[in-house]
Amino acid sequence: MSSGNVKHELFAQFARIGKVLSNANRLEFIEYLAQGERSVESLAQISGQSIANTSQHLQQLRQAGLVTTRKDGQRVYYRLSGDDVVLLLNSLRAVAERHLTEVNHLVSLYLDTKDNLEPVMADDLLARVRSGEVTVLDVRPREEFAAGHLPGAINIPLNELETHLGEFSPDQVVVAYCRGPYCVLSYDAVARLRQHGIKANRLKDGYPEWKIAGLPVETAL
Amino acid sequence: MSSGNVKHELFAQFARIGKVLSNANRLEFIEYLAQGERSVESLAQISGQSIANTSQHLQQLRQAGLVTTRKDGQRVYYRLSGDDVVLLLNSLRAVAERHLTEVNHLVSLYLDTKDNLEPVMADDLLARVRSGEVTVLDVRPREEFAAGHLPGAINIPLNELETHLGEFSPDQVVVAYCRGPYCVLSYDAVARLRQHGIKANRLKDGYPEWKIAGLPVETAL
DNA sequence: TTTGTATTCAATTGATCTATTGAATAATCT
DNA sequence: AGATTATTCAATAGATCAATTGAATACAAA
Repeated sequence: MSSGNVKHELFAQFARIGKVLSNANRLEFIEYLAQGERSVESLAQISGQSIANTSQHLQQLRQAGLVTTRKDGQRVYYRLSGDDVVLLLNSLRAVAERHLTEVNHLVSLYLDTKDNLEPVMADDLLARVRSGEVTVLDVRPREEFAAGHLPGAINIPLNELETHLGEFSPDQVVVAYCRGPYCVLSYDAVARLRQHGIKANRLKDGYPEWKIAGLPVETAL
Repeated sequence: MSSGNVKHELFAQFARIGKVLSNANRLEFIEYLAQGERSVESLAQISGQSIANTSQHLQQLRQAGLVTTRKDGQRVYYRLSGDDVVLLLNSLRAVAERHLTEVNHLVSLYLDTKDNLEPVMADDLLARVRSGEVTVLDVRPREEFAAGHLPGAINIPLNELETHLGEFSPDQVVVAYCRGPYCVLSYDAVARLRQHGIKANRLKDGYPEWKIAGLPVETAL
């Protein structure tokens, strides 16, 4: 094999990974899978895609080596093949954030409101959690919370937050988190909590980043 | 704007970056640009692509924010817009590598030969360079060497290596490097040097990684 | 075995991407 | 000014991709 061919073949292989990252739906699947493993049906439901479509995207992810499968009974469960996939997605985000003004525009338009711009850092939070200063709020769906969450966190899925607002007191300091640095759930949660006079902030990153950093996590039995 | 729309729009922006990484030629351009800025013509020449094609790919890279341009006279020079682009490419490589070794043995066989080449780590090399133990060999084209190289390195482009073999003594220890962790130039160089009885090893990463790590570099006047 | 469920496969349509070609623009040189 | 060079634009054909639909497979429960 000539050197030129090897080089081209290598870049072609790298490009295959890039191709798999070139579709918004697939990136969304990756973010869901970063929370924990999921069945095809479950992914189809949460993403709003058809089953067949979901299956095809997942197979592309598998062929590129980003996910692996496990069969249990009649279900097929997909999961990320390694932490490096989360790191890759975050690297993609970092470049997008820095260079695509549209991203910053979107974020600032809908999400940031400047006050929110003081996200809590992970190691900072850990100390405050241990001293009981703050309430950690996980606004992801129950399924994802069960698969793993921050120690001591309480789980109120975003769409149920309104009915639980009475349970917070104005003295409490709440730190909300969800799936990742750009996950919209925690932005919404912080906004609603503040509307009701509750001191709330966002954790800068989400559960996958916390876990990859080697910080302690809890899982439901 | 609804929360779902924002989310989808954000992923669509991230996917734009992915799309730009989905073509082998563009990845190759990124690797060339990681060595230093280059004109369109120069990139077309080294990549073997047509000028028009090169220009179009570069514009896609620019629209995605991965590169910026500088006009000097009648030439347009392209350069990477930041170190995070190199980190992104390396993150892509890392994921691909894990999968490649499982799937594509042809490529991994040619490159790996891990037992033979056992690459030298960057910080390891720095100490040995300073004590004069090793000769550092840069096998990239002169153009890229001039744009920046490891301190004290000598430049012999790979295709000229044969004619300079006599200048190495069997006592010398040579560490060769080129454009990055998967750059084939240094693999070939080490193989040829060893064929002639010269002790040679590969630097694990290439010049861009060295530079990003904050290690010292030299540039030609 | 029959029935039902979860997932995958196959075929289709419309859209997008790549590479090529030749012309258009812009800056430099004579 | 006219000619030359470097780069970009525009139009094209062939290839690939996304989403839809309906059928096929594999497993489990009745």
